[in-house]
Amino acid sequence: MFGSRRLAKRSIVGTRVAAKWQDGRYYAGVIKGVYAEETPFTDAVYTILFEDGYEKSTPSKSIVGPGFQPCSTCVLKKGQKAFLTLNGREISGTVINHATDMDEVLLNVQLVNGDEIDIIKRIDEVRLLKSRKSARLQDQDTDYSKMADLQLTEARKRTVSSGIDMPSKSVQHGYRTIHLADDTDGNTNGTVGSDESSEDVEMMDENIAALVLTSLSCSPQSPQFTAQDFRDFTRNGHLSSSVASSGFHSNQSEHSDPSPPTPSHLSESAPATTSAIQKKTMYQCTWPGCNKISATCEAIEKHVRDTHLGSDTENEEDFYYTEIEVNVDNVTRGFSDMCTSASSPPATGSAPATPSFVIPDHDYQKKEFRQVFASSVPSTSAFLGHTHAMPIPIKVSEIQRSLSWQNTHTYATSPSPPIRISNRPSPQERLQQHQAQSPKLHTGFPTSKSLSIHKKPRSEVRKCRKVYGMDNRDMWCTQCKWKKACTRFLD
DNA sequence: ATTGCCGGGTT
DNA sequence: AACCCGGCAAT
Repeated sequence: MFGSRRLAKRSIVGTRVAAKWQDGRYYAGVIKGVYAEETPFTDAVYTILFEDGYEKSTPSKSIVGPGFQPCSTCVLKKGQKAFLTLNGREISGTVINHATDMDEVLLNVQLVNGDEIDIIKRIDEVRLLKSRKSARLQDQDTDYSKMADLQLTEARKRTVSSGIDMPSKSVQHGYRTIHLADDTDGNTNGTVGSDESSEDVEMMDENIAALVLTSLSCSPQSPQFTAQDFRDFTRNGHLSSSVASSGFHSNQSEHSDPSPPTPSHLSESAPATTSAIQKKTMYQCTWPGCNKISATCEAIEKHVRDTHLGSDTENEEDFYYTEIEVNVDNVTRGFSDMCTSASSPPATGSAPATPSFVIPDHDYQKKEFRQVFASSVPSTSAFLGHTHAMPIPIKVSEIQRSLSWQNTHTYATSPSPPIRISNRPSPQERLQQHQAQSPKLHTGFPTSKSLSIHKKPRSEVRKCRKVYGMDNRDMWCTQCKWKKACTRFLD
């Protein structure tokens, strides 16, 4: 059942799963221990510690999660709590009906704005466990308020109006059924109920429609919705105030009978407001010769990763894009162009309007860039010229320190954001060489490292040791140095 | 044999 | 924590 390599050594204990309770519904919990080993005749039985503290021994076939049953094989009972991705953000819902013959799960979900709607989903679009973020996003969602504050402190022409509802969803007030065929998240791989692996995707990059959708209805809770996005939208004005969302859980009533375990759910309530601002922050690729602009940092990261770096460079794409601010007008007009110009610079003309402020990133996930950058720091902004972009690194926490020797860029001290000329390290080249053979696995969004189940074949894996070689051990990420799981080339 | 990295040390 | 490393599993 645990077909993955190395699982032998990995304890299954602690695995997040959803386990069937006696009411026939699945509830989130973790494997606490092996209650009975698997035999040729019987399934293994595990002790599940449910999130509310209940424990129960459960046969593996009643467990959904990584290494266990896929959610797609489940028959969901009415009242089952489930999670799904809607317009790029995860929301929780309650199963109203599961028509297995038609592969339709009818769920009642609550939108950010509080509206309840019914949605039909395929079973493989539904998860029984709340997704987790990828590690790099993990520490970001904690602090929206802070970031919002920061926005305010930044105090720009952003008049946050008080009460314009989100246009799209406000149309949907009430209680109705919609069939959301596309989810834009491509969440289709079978490991439902596991974690972020299927979630961790950009989805808005390539088309404006998605952008609009998102700006209308997203809130920074989904795994895809990063802090950047939040800023993005705050600034943009589509989404401004309290996005009080429980990254974890504050459980609450469902409209079904509550059963023994009271698992956690999302509770979401975030009246979104709109303001009449025409500024919009976009993200522009700073790779030499490329000026692609995307609406979200996810998107631009994906672009950088896919186009310039390689499919699985986890961190380094951060340094190849920059935040720019544009007029919304311009955005909508010229956006389609920008989105598709992956490599042809838009040149001077269609450039968005004056970029202005920039927000420093708060402690981002730790990265290992000292050596990478030490090896080359050209620092020019020549290729940025056309867009009037004020190039800044989006994520600089670590680098700021390690690159302080580099005087070609200047850091403003707080509260001003660090502004710096982008530099263009060259290890990419080597990276590119090294990964030339690694096909992109963009099929199922294999972003997560948490699921050891679908790892790349070893031949495709890039690790510091492989990339930099034994003699450049000092260029390895710390984890590699310590013989721990590589953090630079997550797979 | 080499590589990735878990698990469990020590500082 | 940060760091180190024996040893297992995959290749």
